[in-house]
Amino acid sequence: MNECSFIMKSNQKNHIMETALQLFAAKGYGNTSIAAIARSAGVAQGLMYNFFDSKEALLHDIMEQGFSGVQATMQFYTQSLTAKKALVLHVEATFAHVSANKAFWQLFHAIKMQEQVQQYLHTDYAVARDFILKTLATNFKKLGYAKPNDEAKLFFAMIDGLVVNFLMAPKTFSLNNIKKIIFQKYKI
Amino acid sequence: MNECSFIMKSNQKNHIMETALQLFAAKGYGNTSIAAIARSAGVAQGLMYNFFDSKEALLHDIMEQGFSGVQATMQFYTQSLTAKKALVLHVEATFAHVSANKAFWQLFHAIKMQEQVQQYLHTDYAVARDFILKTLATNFKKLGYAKPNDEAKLFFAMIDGLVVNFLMAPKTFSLNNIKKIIFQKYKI
Amino acid sequence: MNECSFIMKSNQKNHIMETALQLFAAKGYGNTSIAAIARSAGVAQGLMYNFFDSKEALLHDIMEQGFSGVQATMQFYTQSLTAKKALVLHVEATFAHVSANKAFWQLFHAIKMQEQVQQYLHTDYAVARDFILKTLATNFKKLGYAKPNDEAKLFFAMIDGLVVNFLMAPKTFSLNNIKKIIFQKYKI
Amino acid sequence: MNECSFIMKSNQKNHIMETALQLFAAKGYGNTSIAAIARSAGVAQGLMYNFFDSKEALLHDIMEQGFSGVQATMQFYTQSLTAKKALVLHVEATFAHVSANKAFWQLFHAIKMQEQVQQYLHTDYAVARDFILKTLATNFKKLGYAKPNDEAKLFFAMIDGLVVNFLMAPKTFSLNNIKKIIFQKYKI
DNA sequence: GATGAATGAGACTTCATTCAT
DNA sequence: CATGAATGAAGTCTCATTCAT
Repeated sequence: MNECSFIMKSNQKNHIMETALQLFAAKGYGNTSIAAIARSAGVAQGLMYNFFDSKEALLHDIMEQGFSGVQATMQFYTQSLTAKKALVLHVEATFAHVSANKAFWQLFHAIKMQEQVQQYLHTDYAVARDFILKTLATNFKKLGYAKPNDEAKLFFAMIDGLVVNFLMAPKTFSLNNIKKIIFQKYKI
Repeated sequence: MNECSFIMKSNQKNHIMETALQLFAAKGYGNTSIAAIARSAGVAQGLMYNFFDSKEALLHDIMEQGFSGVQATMQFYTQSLTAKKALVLHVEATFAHVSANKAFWQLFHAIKMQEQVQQYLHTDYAVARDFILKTLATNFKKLGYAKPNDEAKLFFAMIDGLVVNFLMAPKTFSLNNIKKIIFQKYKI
Repeated sequence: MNECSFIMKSNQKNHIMETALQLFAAKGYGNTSIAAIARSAGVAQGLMYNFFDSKEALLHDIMEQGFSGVQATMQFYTQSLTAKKALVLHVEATFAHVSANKAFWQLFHAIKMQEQVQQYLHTDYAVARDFILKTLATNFKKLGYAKPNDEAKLFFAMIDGLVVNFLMAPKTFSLNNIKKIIFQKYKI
Repeated sequence: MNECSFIMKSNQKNHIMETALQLFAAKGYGNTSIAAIARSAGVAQGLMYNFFDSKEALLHDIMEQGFSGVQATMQFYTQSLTAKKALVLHVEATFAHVSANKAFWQLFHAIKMQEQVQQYLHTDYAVARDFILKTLATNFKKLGYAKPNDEAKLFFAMIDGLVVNFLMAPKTFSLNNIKKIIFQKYKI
């Protein structure tokens, strides 16, 4: 902790958040104690409260950072593309992001249905979700689908379901194989 | 406890399970205390342990009962039907069951990703899941799909995703509208 | 419970006491619940309180009955004997009683040092103990020992210690072998 | 906690153990709650678990520390002594240790017959007991006794019984008086 | 007498959070 | 900034005891 104190200091918050994310994803938010996070991150328990007001705030920050990553990713495939390319890129980007951030998405899908946590969702997730749904609907409209809004919801839910099934058994659930079927089905 | 003591007596275990299910679904398993369940059910805390060995056993019983209901439902649409009819009925039955048992499915989808609880899933859910996947694959094969197994996985994940999206916002997410789109898309 | 209800009724209290004694001795008083005793005795939990005011009263009754047995035994060898014969008989009778009532003595020696339980001792045990000490002292006086009271205490403690060591490992601790050494040592 | 914070800090674990020992000895292990120990020691209940994993672990630590004291004492009188001196020193050292550590021995003799706790005994006590028995037997053999092993068992049990009788009534039971009788009896 | 469902106090333990150092 | 000892509320579970039947 001496040699790299400079790096540590500037990244300590991120280090703690990353550690916490791994533990939350692996053992669940409720089953992960502040003590365990501090131990795993190699810092004192009390230090946690210099960065985060509470355990809940830590979760909030993790989710916020995660969703900001999602939004950054989304900006690549939402600008000036054909509808088909946009849909393809949405699937590709989503699957790539999930594969690269399993812990984050595992945590998200584990807590997303808990009433108490819906505050985080309303702030960040809901925005992203609505944006995706609107974009999908626009593209389905361009492609001449009769009910673009419902098509968007279906498409979104399908991707959601695939992601969850993948996260529950990453070894046996091949997103790539299924991706092809989607593209065939939607002729994209 | 006087007026309805007769009904209470014979159904008290079910009454507690139902109460617990509602609370688990609304607030989450980890955020619902035995005290809260007992209070909400109108019984003493200690009595809970006359019916269930532990809080975890209570959850287990709830899940088991729920899955037995699912299995009972499944038997209607798996016997001697055309492939198309079977797929239609699978969707209809699933959506109907979810709509009629929102709390159960909310609880299930809230805990299904929690490592610690996967024992229940491996016992009951995995069996049901495998059965559904196999049935779906059989039907897709009959319909001439190139990769029936992947089609089954996609179909299953899609229904899963729809259910979850519905459960998160039952007021604004119409399963019926989307059901029609699915039927058109699969020509069933 | 029909055919032998008459016998049961008159002996039910004894049956419960015997069952409780076995459990108390085997698992400890504190680790034995009323529920366990009732189950093991084949009666309802509530019935226990028709015979005993409380768990503590049950223990009290068990100890009282046990000590009354001790007193009955003592009367055989305290009347009109030579000092030597009396000492021999005391040892023989004690060892015989312990061997025949292991559970009782195990329970007694397990709880005898607990402040809270000394009430039972003061009532029944203390009487028996004082009586034995006095008798032993009388006999040692007859035999010409210099300090008969201290000799009595030593003798009593020695027997006590032998009994406890025997109860802790009845298989490997032979009271008979050691009995002979005592007789030689005291020339009785 | 202000005036003696320095002393407290370094010895708090010992302070808690000492407090617990006193309460365990006086009221019994089962009748002493963690809350009572914490209150009596002047610390918060939760702090107990910073030092001891459980109530049982606390008992274990107390017993272990006690036995380490016993072993330290034993080493004084087991090295290169005549048989007579060794026996005398064994008695003297035992009585001295018991007189100086009444609470520890009271606790030990209170729990030694409880099946559930025999794990501690098998680890530490059984070793000490076997060592003492072997040493005693060796000494009795040197002194020409016919059955040194049984003599050792008898001697050990006698000392045991005396200790227990002393602990049950330290005011009226004089170990010193009886010690002399033992020495005369064994001509040591 | 007999039952066993029901009670509620109290036990052990965990853990988010604070604070003196 | 950093530490980690200390706190205390809250959770799960046990069990002696009561009472309606």
